[in-house]
Amino acid sequence: MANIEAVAKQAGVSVASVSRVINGTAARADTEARVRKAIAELDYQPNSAARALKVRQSEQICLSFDDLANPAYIAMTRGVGRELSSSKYRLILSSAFSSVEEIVKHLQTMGRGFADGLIISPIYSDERITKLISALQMPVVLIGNLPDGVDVDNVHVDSSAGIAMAVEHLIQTGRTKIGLINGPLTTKPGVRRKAAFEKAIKAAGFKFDKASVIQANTFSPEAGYFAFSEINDFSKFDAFICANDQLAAGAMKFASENGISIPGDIAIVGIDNTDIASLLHPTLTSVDLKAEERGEIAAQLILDRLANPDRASKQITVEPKLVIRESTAKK
Amino acid sequence: MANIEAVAKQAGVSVASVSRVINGTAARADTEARVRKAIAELDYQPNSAARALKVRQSEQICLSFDDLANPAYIAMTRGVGRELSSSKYRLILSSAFSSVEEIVKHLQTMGRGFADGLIISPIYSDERITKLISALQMPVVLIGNLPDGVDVDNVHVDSSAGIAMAVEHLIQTGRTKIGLINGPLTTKPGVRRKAAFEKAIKAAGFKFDKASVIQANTFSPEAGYFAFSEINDFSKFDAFICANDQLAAGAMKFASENGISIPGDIAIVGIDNTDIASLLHPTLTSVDLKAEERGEIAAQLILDRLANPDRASKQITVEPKLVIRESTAKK
DNA sequence: CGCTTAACTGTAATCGTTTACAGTTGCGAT
DNA sequence: ATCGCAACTGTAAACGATTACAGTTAAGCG
Repeated sequence: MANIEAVAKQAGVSVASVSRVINGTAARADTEARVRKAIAELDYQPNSAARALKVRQSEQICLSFDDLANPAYIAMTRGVGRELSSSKYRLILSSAFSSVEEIVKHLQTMGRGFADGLIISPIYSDERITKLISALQMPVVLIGNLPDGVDVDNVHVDSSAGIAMAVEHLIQTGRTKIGLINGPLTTKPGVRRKAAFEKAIKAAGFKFDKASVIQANTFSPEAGYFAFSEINDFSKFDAFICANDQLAAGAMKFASENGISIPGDIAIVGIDNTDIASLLHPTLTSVDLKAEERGEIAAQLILDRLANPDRASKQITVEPKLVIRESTAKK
Repeated sequence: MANIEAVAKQAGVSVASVSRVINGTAARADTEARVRKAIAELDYQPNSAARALKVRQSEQICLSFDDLANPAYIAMTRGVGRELSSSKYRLILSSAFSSVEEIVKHLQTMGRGFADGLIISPIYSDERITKLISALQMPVVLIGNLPDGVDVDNVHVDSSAGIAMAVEHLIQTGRTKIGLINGPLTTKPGVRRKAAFEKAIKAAGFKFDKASVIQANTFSPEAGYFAFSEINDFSKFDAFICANDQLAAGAMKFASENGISIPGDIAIVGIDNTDIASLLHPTLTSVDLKAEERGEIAAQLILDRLANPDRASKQITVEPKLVIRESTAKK
C-alpha cells in the first residue's frame, strides 16, 4: 500500500534518500535511521515491478519444462537451483500443463520484464517453440537437442551413446532379443531414442525388427504397464530398454504380477537413473543421462551469458553413464 | 528492445491506439492492421513489468514450498496447475533450496508486483515465515497447519486421523508391536505425526513406548534405509508406519536386502500415497493425504479471494484416506 | 446536405521506482 | 572565520505501459 513517497514524507527526507537507504548507497547515519524507522512504521515494501521496469532487471531466472511429473526434470531443477543459490538471481519455475500456446505465452511474458534469463527444456518438438526461442530477445539456454539453425547456448546429453551402452551391456550379458518400450513419438526424446535404438541394434550386428519397438503414449508407469500388457508373446524377447525409469517401473510391475521373472526371463534397462531405480525390486539398471549435472551447467551458462552478453554461444555435451543393477543380471 | 512508442511511430498512430489493439479494445480495422504490421516489423513484445506496474496485476500466482524432491508437493503443484489453467492466471513456482531468509526474501519480492496471490506450503515451522505470512499485503492461501493467531485462507488435512486409520488397520490385521519411522522434528509434519502416532496408539488401548519412534533426519528413501539399519532387534516390532512413502521405500529396501519379510515379519504403512506406492514390491499400503486435492482447493480459494478481496477467511479441511495394498497383508 | 450521435483516436497524466545532476551541508585545514 | 572538498541530499527526468478525457472522424438519417 505505502509507496516510497509516503516513506519519504514520513521520514522527512526525499524519495531519493529512501531509495538509497534501501539499496545500500551512502547515507548519513541519522538519515538512514529515520528512513528505516519510517519503513518499519509504514510496513513498506518496495514494488518489484516498478524496480524491474526502471533497472531493467528482475533478478529472476526462469526454468521451464513440460512435465513436472517426470523425476528427471526435478533433478534438473535441483541442479539449476543449487547453482543459482550462490548468485543474486532467484529461480522461478514455469511448467506448462497443457498447450504449446500456453507455454509460448508464458515464456514471452517472462521474457519481457519478469525474468532476466530463461532456461528451457522442451520435450515436445513443436516448431513454434523453436521459433520462439530464436525470437526471444533475452539470454536463453536450451537443455536438450538444438534444432537446426538455432544459435543459442545449449547443453545436451548424447542419449544415443547411452542407448548404445545399454544395448552393448545387454548383449554382453547374453541377451539377443532386445526390445524398446519407447515414449511418445510426439516428443523429441521419443523420436531420438527410437532412432538411437535402431542404430545401436544394427551396430551390434543384429538385424532391426520394427516390431521390437513398442510405443507408449506417455512417459508414465501406467504406460509402461500397459505396453507390457499388450505383448502377446514374451518368448520373442529376452530384454527391454525402456525410454525412462517410469516406464520401466510400470513394465516391471506387470511382469511381477504375471509371473514373468526379471531378470530371469527378461532383462530391463531404464533411462534417467532416477531415485526409483534403486528402490525397485529387482533394482533397475539404468542409463544416467545426468539431468542434475545438465541443470547445473545450464545455470552456469546463463550466469556467464548475463555477465557477458556478447560472447559467442556455447554448446556443451554431457556423457551418459550406465549404472548396472540387478535387473540385467545374467540369466 | 522496441517499445510501444516505436510501434506507434512506425504505424503512424498514437501509443494509446497501439495499447488498445494489443488489449483488444475497439479499433478501426485499418488502424489495427497498421499496428499489427508495425508490431510484426519491429518484433515488439510489451514489457510485462511496465504493464504490471500500471495495472497493478501480474496475472501470476506463486506457489511456494520447501522440498521439490518430495512427490507430495509435486502432486500438490499438479492440483494447483490444473485449477489455474482455466483462469487467466499463470502459475509460477518458487521452491527454496536453503535458508528461511531466502524464502522470505523470495516471497516478499513476489508479493510486491510479481505475483497477485501466493499459495504457500511451508514445511519448516519457523516463526519468521509465520510473521511474514501475516505481514504479506496480498492474497495468501496457506496449505498446512495454520499457526495460532494467523487469519488467512487455509486448507489442511487431518493427518492425525490418517495416522489413526493406519494404526487401526494394523491392529485389525493382527499387529501389536507398531513403530513409527518419523521425519525430522524440525519440520511441522515431523512434530505432528509423532504426536498423532502417540495419541492413536494410546487410543487403541496400547501403551506408548518412546523407543517405538525412530527419527529419520530427512524425508528421503536414504533416511528410511538408514533408520531401519539402526534397528538392532526387529523382533520388538511387527509393523511400522513411515512418515512418508519415501521413507517407507527406503525401509523396504533395507528389509529386502536383509531377509526381513514384508509383510511376513513386518507390515509397513506409508504416508502420502504417491506413485511409488503401487510400484514397490510388495505394493505399499499408504495414507492418502490428498495433496493434489489440497492444491486444487488452495487454487480455488485464491481465485475466489482475488475476485472477492473482502470476504472472511476460509479454513477448509480435507479427509485422508487409507489405501490398503500388499505391505500390510495379514501374517 | 446538414445534424446527431456513435465510434474511434490522441494527449497527457499516472503507476513506483532509480539515478544524473546540481545543490547543500559539514568538517578539517589554514 | 574562511575556504576547499568530500560527503551527502533533493529535484526531476526517465523506464514502458494504461486509460480518463477531450477531440476528431465517420455514419446514419431525414
